[in-house]
This record gives sequence, structure tokens and C-alpha cells, in this order.
Amino acid sequence: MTPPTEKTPRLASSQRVDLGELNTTLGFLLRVAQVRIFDSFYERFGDDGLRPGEFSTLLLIDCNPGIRQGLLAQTLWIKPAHMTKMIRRLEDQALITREIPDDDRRSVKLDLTEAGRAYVADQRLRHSGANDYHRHDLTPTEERELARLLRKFTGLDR
Amino acid sequence: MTPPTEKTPRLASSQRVDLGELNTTLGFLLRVAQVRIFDSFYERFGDDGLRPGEFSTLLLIDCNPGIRQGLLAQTLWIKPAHMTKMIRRLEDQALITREIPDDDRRSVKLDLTEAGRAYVADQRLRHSGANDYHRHDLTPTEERELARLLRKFTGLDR
DNA sequence: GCAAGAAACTTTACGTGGAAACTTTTTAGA
DNA sequence: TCTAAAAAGTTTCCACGTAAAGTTTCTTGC
Repeated sequence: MTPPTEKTPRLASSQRVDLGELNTTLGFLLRVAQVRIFDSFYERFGDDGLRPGEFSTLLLIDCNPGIRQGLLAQTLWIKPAHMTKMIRRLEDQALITREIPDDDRRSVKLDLTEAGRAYVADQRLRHSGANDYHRHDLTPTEERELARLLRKFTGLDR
Repeated sequence: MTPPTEKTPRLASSQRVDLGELNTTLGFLLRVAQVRIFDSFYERFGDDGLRPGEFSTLLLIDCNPGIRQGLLAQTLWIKPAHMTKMIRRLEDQALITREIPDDDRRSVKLDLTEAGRAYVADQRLRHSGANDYHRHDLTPTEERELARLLRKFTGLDR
């Protein structure tokens, strides 16, 4: 979703800046957190050309075979116009198949190919493997709590 | 930072999708949270044409008068090339002033104009005002804890 | 004190994701 | 059943933010 990004230069001993209320502004904190985790993602997966949106798309098709393209887009909060392009890329790489079902010929059903399943299995290992992709200062408990709060904040838990 | 965005259509009773491991994937959760909060931001501030990045930039200049442009960019994780354009826009609106200091004529020092200070004061009220911009299911305690965890996750607390 | 390199932006050109309009298929209403 | 409206994707065009290269000003080593 975000282009592979060059690191923003970060001074070893950056002058002190008063963040003021940004320190407690969720919008700001969420953005910084996302920049950080996306950078980590590209550090690990950038070589493959795999992007966060593609990764989550593949994972979701894997968990929900035959899912309709629109529902996929809604779930991942990806705009339909963008989803169309992403799906085409994945199809070009022969990772997924598109099928127009007879019961509704407007829609598109998606499935992983054999190669797609293998690819997902492989990337999944790299993603959850223990290395510095997940490096941060949170304890495992805090990490789970952060995930819980985010699910509640987003409404994903409902 | 993100363009004003049309709402992704969200079905009232969306079919159930198995999120699988995305349910505990910080990258995914952070992205969804950010989409959500940016949408809220535009709902409230979109009319003014004020964007999240501009808002935080103005806040930071307000708290750190005379801050250098590069340090501002580092702090907000905004790329220098983009910061240049944003600063120009804000200068065109006469909200800030750019000054080339004599002790280092490569750099740029930033300050709010009188109009800028008034504008920030005004928007700050709207931003922290109690209305549905901050609507979510978190309790106040949970919201503070979320902010704390995000600061720790990002390293902003160090 | 002069050249070589670094630092702090700025400019240009581009890629990604989005809004709006379009196509095709399905549903609803008369 | 025939037309109007809605639904699901797709296409086109555009804006935002980035990378890479360029400019000017400092700094450093000789």
C-alpha cells in the first residue's frame, strides 16, 4: 500500500523537540507507528517486491477461498479501484485465479493457485519467524494488549 | 498526508470473513486504525482543506518557534522533499514565515505568523472539542494506554 | 586558505492509490 | 416483461508523497 521507502535520516542524537499535544494524539501516534512497521516490512520483504497490501490480500484469500473481490476490499479497507489493479498483478504472477461465477456474473471470486499457496506458506514463515522484523520495546503482553486495543478502536472486534 | 478520501462502502451486515492471523498482526491493525482515524479527521477538517500533516506541522512550529525545517521533518517522519512543498503551501496561506538564518544559510527556520497562531488556536479547539471526531469504543483509560503503547512501540518515549 | 566532501534544502520526474465516470449484470417496480 | 435503478467491477485521470539528482552553503583535512 505504501511505496517502498527510503529511510528518513534519523539523527543519532536528535535535538529535543517538544511534541506538545501530539504526544497524546492518536492520529499522530498511529501514523508514526505505521511508518515504522511498514519500513520494517520492506526491510524484510522488499527484495521479493512483496508489499503489505499484497501480503494481507494473499493471506485473506488463503483463509477464505473463493472470497468475492468486493468483500476482500471492504475487509482490508482497500478501495475497489486499487484492488482491481492489485488482483491483476497477483494474477499475472500466477499466484491467484479470478473466476466469474455463473450465479452473479458481475462479481469475481478469488482463489490461490498451487503456487500461490506455496508462496503464502513460505512468506508466512518469514513473517512470523523470530528476527528483527518484530523488534520493538514492547513486552509480549504489551504487544497483545496493543493488538486488542487496536481491534477495539477500529471496531474489528465487533 | 493522505488525500481526502471517499468512504469505502461498508455493508450494514457484512458477511463474515475469517481474518486469520491478521487479527493479531500489528501492521494490519495499525493500517486499519489509521485509515479510520484519518477518515474521521477529514470528516471534521476536510471543509477547511486542512490535512493531518499540516495540522501537526503547525502544532509543532507553535510549540517550537524557530524550529529548523529538517528537524521538523525528522520529528514528524515526513520526507524533506514533501516538507518543502507543505511549508510552501503554508507560507502561501500566510500561516508561517520562513527565515534563512545568518549562522547557517543552508537551513530554514520556521515560525507562525500572527494569523497562523490564531488559526492554530482555533483548530486546536475543534480538534480537542468533544464531539464525534473522537468517537470509538475505548474507555478513557484504554485510550491513554493505547497512546502509551504506541509511544513505546515507536520509540517516541525515549 | 583551498579543494573535497558533507549538510540542508529544492527541483524534477515518477509510482501508488484514489475519485469519478463507465460497463455489464442483476434486481425491483409498474 | 420491460424499463429504471442498483450492484460489482473496471477504466481514466489526477493528487500526494517519494527517490534521485541538483544547488547552495558549511566543514574538514591538507
